Amino acid sequence: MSIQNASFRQRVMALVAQIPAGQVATYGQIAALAGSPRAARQVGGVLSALPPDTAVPWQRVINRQGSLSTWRKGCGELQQALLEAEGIVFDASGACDLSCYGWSGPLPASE
DNA sequence: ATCGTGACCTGGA
DNA sequence: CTCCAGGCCACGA
Repeated sequence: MSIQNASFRQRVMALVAQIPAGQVATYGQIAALAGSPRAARQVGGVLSALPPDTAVPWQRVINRQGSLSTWRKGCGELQQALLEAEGIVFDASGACDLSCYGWSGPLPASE
């Protein structure tokens, strides 16, 4: 049984769970890794459906601008706090450098 | 099967 | 630089 058999939602959660600390991925990146580069929207929907006690590091998933899209009550502050705790630095605009913290993917050598 | 929705992305003015 | 509009995909009812 592999994640490829699971629903798009399961794949997204699995991919996000593979993001190492100190790195961040974009919705489009996760969507592409999940198999649908155009389903970035759905990725956000999946994270929005995650429970408050989820083991998925949804905080490492941000938008294309490198900034947080989490508008949810407290989640925005929480997300940035968690990312900064991992060593990620945010710009004055509240955005981080994707070219520096951008995730490369679930490592092809692990396949 | 259809309809509506969404933590998006891209392009144009 | 900012603002507006469209398109795309997956999921629930």
